[in-house]
Amino acid sequence: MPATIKDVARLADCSIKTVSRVVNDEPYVAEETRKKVQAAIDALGYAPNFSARRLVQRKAYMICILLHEAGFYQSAVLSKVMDVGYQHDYDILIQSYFPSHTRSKEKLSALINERRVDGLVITPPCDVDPYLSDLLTRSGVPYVQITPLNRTPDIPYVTGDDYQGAYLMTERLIMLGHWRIAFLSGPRNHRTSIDRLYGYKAALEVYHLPFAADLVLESLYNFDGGYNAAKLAMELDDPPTAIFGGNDEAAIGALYALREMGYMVPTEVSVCGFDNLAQSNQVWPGLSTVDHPVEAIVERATGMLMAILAGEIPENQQVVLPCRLVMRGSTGAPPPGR
Amino acid sequence: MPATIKDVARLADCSIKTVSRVVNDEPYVAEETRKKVQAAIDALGYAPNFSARRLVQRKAYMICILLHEAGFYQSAVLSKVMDVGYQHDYDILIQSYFPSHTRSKEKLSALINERRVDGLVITPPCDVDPYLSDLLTRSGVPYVQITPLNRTPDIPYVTGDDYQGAYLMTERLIMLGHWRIAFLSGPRNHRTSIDRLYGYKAALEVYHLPFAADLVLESLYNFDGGYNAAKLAMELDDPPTAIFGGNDEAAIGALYALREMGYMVPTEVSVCGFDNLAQSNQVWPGLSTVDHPVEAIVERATGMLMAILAGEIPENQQVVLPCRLVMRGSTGAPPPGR
DNA sequence: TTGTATGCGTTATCAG
DNA sequence: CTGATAACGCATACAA
Repeated sequence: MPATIKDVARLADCSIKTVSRVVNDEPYVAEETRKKVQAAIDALGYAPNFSARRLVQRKAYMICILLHEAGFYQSAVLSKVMDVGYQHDYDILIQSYFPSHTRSKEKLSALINERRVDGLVITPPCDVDPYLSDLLTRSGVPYVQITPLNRTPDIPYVTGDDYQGAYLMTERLIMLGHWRIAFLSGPRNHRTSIDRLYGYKAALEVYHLPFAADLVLESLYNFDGGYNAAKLAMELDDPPTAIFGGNDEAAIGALYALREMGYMVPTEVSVCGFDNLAQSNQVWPGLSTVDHPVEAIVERATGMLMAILAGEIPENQQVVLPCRLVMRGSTGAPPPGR
Repeated sequence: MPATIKDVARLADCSIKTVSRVVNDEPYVAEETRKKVQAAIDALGYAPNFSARRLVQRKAYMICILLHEAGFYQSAVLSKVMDVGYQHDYDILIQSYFPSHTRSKEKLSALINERRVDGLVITPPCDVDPYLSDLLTRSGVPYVQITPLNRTPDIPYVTGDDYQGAYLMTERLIMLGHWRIAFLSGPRNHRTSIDRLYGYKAALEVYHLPFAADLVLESLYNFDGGYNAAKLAMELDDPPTAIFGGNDEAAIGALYALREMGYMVPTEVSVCGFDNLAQSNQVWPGLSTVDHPVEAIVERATGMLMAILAGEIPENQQVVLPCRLVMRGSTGAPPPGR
């Protein structure tokens, strides 16, 4: 049985309140008393019971990070979230959430209603679930979205500048000499996906290149989708000289498809992606991509959540961070004849 | 202010004990009373305060999963842990742990001493840190290791059969006609790494192939290590016709290096790995590998922890699960001349 | 079948 | 500076 505050008080011959003061570094305690108490604490190996503290302070000292499934992106998010949890005195609870999964809903609403967490960080694609946002706003728990698929006024979020990133990359491809550039798109009802598509379109327009609808292919933003889309693209009458994957996973699928079809990258076809996942650098010949600053996003988002939990009201609750190009071996000039 | 058990009792016109009975599905409560209480609960939107319950029951209802860093492997682990956590009524806390990092140690010992978690799941390479194991055993918190780098008697763990997996793969390579097989090894002081090396050696021996020390190269079990090791291997006077990466990351690095050097895989050189990470299937031409059953391991381990927490004593606390081959495009017969 | 009283280990109040 | 005492919200013997 671990020692309690009473045991310490008895040993140090003082009241429990005094012990409490020492433990919490409160002022108004004589240096001598403090030493005496500290000695008792050490002797007994005392550590405060967190549940008791939580109860009386009506705080869980815990934030929840909501994940849909474990993937490459999620793992990047997690590594940073853990870092941030260190710095503040919050523990981090992970919870999976699958929309339209009854048990999942129950679990989450229990989590919130039973006040087991003080706030949440929402990762995509959880933000698009209406049940969830309803639950969240109704309960009044503070939360911040990371890279939301859709943005909502009044809801704090931190994300990357999808439009700008896609514009930059498209522009770069154009500079390299490409004018038939395929774009592997994601879900049409997601802001993130739409923004990237618009960035692509905008660059074409600025450089007076025609927009061809058949060069925009649905990829679902995953490996298989990118694989299939790339195959379709190359079977067009006038195939593209460059394939811009709306995200890295799709681009890596495209790379695989091209390899399978016997195309050389980048000499025959250029490929690039978006996100800068760790694996994009481990796939031959190195995927050129747009760096989506996950780490910075997570850091900013959790920081914002902490601030809100501390009662502050951040002046800017809707943050969009710039993206930057990361050019590697998968892009180059189009073949001479084109 | 959320409703408490008292509010419900008042509204339902009964004692708090009766409410408690209804909430916890205890017997001995008249059907009529139950309905009345349930109605009050719904009306008030009552949910029990978890901190209070934790305090009085002296249980945290929480398990901690300890990670060193977030990667592909970790994210697979997490996803399964979340699944299992669902089924039992435990919340899952993630905590990063970096050996020899003071703050990290403090954080973790506070977590344990303040009884914020009932048990832990330890992932590699955390298990090799002496401070950690000391802390753990001294505090008496139950824990289970996943794929420990080193095994310790009396400490519950679940892992894959590294020796058997490596044996199987080496045997397969031999069957394909290879006899100069390089092995990319990992840290020499880790059981997992040693077992894989031994499995490789054993297969060579059984099939009467000479063991060549220069074909065992240190890879650190990561991409860069595999990359460098593969380059060294191919610069040998008598280069290998197959490279067996001790894990997938190293194998993927090797694949990249070979590609860079202009070797064709698998026609000139075969490559295979160990782990069956998700990305091993996304890299051209598909990495042949040994499936390390992460999901099953995690499921078994978490289940074991739950059982221990429930007071049971699993008869078998040291579980080794079999591995199986997953052959893909990166392996084939050696070139005719060899 | 139901209710009462007590305690879990803290922090917070307010008087010394 | 210090300490007695009251919450916090729930579970749990023990009665009724």
